[in-house]
Amino acid sequence: MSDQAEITRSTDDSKARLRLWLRLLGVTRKIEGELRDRLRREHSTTLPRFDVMSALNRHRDGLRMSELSGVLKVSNGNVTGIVDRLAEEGLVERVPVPGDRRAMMARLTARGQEVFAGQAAEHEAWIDRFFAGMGAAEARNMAARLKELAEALETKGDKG
Amino acid sequence: MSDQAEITRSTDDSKARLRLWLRLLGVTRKIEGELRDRLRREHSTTLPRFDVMSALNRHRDGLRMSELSGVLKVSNGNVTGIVDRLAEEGLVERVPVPGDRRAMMARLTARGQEVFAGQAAEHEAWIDRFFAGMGAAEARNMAARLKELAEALETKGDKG
DNA sequence: GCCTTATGTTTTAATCTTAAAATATTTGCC
DNA sequence: GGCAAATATTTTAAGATTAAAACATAAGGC
Repeated sequence: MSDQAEITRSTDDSKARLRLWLRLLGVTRKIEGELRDRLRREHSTTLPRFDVMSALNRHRDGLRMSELSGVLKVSNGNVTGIVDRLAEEGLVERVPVPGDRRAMMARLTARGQEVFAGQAAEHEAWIDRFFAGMGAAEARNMAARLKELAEALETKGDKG
Repeated sequence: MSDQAEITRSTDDSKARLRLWLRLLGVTRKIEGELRDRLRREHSTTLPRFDVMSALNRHRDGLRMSELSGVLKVSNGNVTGIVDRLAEEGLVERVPVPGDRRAMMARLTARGQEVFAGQAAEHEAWIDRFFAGMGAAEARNMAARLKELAEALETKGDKG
């Protein structure tokens, strides 16, 4: 392959990757928009609130505030506000961490678990429907490739 | 296949699709976070501002405010504020649309084009690096599947 | 020409989001 | 024990985001 051909190929690959990223972003925004609309209309809640409750539902013993922000990939200060509002409504409670008075665990209340269960069932059905055109094998395959990508991104985080 | 087996398979498929969605969301957030950090540190700008300028860069004649919000999949009011700030800095200008005094076109100024060119070159290099572990054929394949998904979501938008 | 309805944008109020500063506590060193 | 550095959270200020209301103009019926 000539030097020129190498450069050409490389540029084309770069364009292909950029297009993939734009497509990833577009699909994600579209689905997030749909979910937001439906959560608002049918459950009077928001996507960030649902995300927080979902994370806490997967961790029944609760999560520290910093773990919560890590899982959701949002800032620390961000979850403070969302948990504040969920706590005001009695869906989430803050529990002190024994042995570390700086830290707080957030966890779902009994009522929070009930409310979330109703939202989650519908959420799963919506997602199933959005991805209905994609076979299960295809979905598993794409998820596996994205997982590889996520892992590569993690290890690259050091320097970039 | 027994009814029970069908139900089991169907539930597993549903879980696979949900996992794909969570993976899609996770990867997208991770990359967005990286881009935000780099745009802030190296170009003193934000991801929403970059997105607006990028859309305007692809449409040199400008875009109506509503077209801009449609392309970016954000609300109308949202782009008003971002364009306001970009216009204050002389990177974007609002141009009246002949024949429709309600509408406004937003477009990059000459300086906006220069500033964006510098940001875009780096942005493309970052993306290329994030996706480096993925071959070009694989990237094209995934982009094609996501495009199908996006089209299915569009046509479903009617009722959902 | 009017009047209703539709369309394009901005404004408003509330929530979300971030980065950075502030606060509180813990840990390690001496 | 005391003090510096590290860690966990909240607060703050600015920007981003949405849905809904307000505003301005356009289009179509009569």
